[in-house]
Amino acid sequence: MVTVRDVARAAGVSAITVSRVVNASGPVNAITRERVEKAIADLRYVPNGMAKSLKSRQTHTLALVLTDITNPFWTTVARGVEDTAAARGYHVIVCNTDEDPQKELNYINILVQRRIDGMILAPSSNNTERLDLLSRYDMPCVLIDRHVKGKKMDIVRGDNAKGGFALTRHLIGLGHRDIAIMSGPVEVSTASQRLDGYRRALAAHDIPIQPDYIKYGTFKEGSSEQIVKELLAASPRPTAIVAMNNLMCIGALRALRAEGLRVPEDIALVSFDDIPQASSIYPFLTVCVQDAQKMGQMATALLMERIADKAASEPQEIVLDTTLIVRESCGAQLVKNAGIHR
Amino acid sequence: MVTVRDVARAAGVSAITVSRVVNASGPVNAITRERVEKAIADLRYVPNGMAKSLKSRQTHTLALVLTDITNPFWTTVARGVEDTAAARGYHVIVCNTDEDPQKELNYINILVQRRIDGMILAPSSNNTERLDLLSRYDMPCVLIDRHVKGKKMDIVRGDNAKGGFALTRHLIGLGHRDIAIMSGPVEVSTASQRLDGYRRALAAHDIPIQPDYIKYGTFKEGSSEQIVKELLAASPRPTAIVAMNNLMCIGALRALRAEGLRVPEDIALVSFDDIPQASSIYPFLTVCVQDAQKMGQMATALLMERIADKAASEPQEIVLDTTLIVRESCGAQLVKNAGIHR
DNA sequence: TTGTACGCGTTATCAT
DNA sequence: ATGATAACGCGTACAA
Repeated sequence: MVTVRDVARAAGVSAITVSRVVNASGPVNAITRERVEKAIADLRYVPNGMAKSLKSRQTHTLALVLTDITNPFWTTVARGVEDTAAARGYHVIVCNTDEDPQKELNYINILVQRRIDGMILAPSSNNTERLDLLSRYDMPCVLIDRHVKGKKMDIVRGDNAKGGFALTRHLIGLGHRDIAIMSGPVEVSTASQRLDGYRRALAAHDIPIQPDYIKYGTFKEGSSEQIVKELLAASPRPTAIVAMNNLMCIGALRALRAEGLRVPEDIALVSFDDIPQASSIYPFLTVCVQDAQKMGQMATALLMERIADKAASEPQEIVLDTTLIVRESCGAQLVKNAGIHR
Repeated sequence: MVTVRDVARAAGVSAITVSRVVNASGPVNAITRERVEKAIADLRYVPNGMAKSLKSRQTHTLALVLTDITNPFWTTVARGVEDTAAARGYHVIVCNTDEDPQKELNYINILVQRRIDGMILAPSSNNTERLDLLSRYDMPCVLIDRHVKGKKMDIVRGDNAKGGFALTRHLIGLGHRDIAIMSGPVEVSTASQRLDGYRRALAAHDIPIQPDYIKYGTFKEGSSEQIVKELLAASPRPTAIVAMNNLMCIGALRALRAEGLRVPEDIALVSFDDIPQASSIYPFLTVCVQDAQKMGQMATALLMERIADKAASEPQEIVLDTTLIVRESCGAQLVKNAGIHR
């Protein structure tokens, strides 16, 4: 491994002069510079980032800790983060927690050891211990998508309540009154906010809330099967289901089909978050979407601000709007049919 | 920032003793250990990974350099890589090149500076300069999905030729003879191997090869529109199209619809690589799939072998099988209909 | 079982 | 414009 000193020796200068040439961090005589540059080229010197980081206390590395790298929502977020970070010379370590607080904790511990410059975190639990660790180590952290209960922190998230409201109201507008909901884990803020929206929409239309219609899943495809079974057993049977996440929606669609029910002829189904490639070729389900890429970009931008200026100003909460996409082509009128079924 | 020395002072021992406690790297008296552990807890000491790396010359970091983080194929690969790496205590930096050799070069340069332990690379060009850089710096590298022309290197890839053959033969079996192909960039081995499979399938059935039927795109959705236009203008008009990648297939589907053609009633369409979520709810297109997650896992496992044992043994080529998924539900018989159209 | 001295590769400080 | 020295935080080699 060739070091600054090797280059310095070859060029007949001191190490610091080489450093100045490499980083343009000080005045260097043109002739000296040339000699140094030649030595660098000859020896194929590549500066050692670790040593630099040790000295500068900057790793130019961010971490994105997310809960499901399989979900198109998160991969789109990741793309937004990577783009923004790369544009500013930062690298992104992607960590997948699978909604497992233990995995998340492990990651955070190692990331702190690594002295990454900051992290974007989708928390998988409301436990605050690990976050205290972050602040103790002065590691900037921006939450994404989800709050941690009782912790005031920087966060970029979607307008979940509004989205839950919009989806539910859409169904109500189509004539549905027996509307069930597949929510996510109770302790996840995203799930509860969306659920709130659902509740408020029903209340706004004087539709009583049926506890039987409210189910909690895991935000994964697999959790839908059982829920669908339970919902279909409820009486009266719901005529519509609001899936609070894209994967659960896919799971529900499959489960409903397995039960012999057609969507939307026999039962209506709408979802929070889209399935990009799917709806591109099969524009079918009405969905409430968030701009995931923008969410990633904004979280990264905010994080970089915090990194640049650690002076503790007020934690910021950025709420991105959600958009209801009513699939006119086949969705809307078909869903209307479903309304007739009740 | 609290260091080993701070802990040492607090515990009344020397720095190295603390190090031994932390890393279990040497004998420590039980009582001493307890004192040290207490000091560590009191001071909330977290070892500095950078300093450790500088000394040990190991960063426990891998990079995954891929060409399109938007493509479900690559995100699935990423998941395989992340899982495998995490299980062995490694982190993964994900780098997205967008098929841009310049971006790729930038990444590689910075990754070398960072002294990552190894990388998994989907090369975006056949230029060998950057790869020479890697070997000069003794950085283990496993190619994934694609070769670099004229470079013998470790690689994990799918059986592209077989897949291209299978897709084409499938169409021939359905009665098609005027079969067009949307391939990827000429210089990308994946594209040319799949194209070879196509050619061989036609040859095996004595179907002459029509240069008009062979088009090159960018492996992205956007490139399909123009190609579809050109293909539809060919005479005789093809009755079937083989898309050599999932995104191009989606693009083609949309473009065909825009032209007023139904798939598969008016024209058949098959694809290399699946669109997981889409086909889960809309099992429609016949596709040739690779096990992307396994590809990521195997590439990572191979890379770790190389990292552990840098003794230069023969470069290894691992070829994963591909599977043709004929969508019976609606695909097969409908595609048969398409055959009648010719 | 514990400690001392030094080096990993870089750069900041201060001096010339 | 250039350089000597020290320090970043840790672990190895060697001693005790």
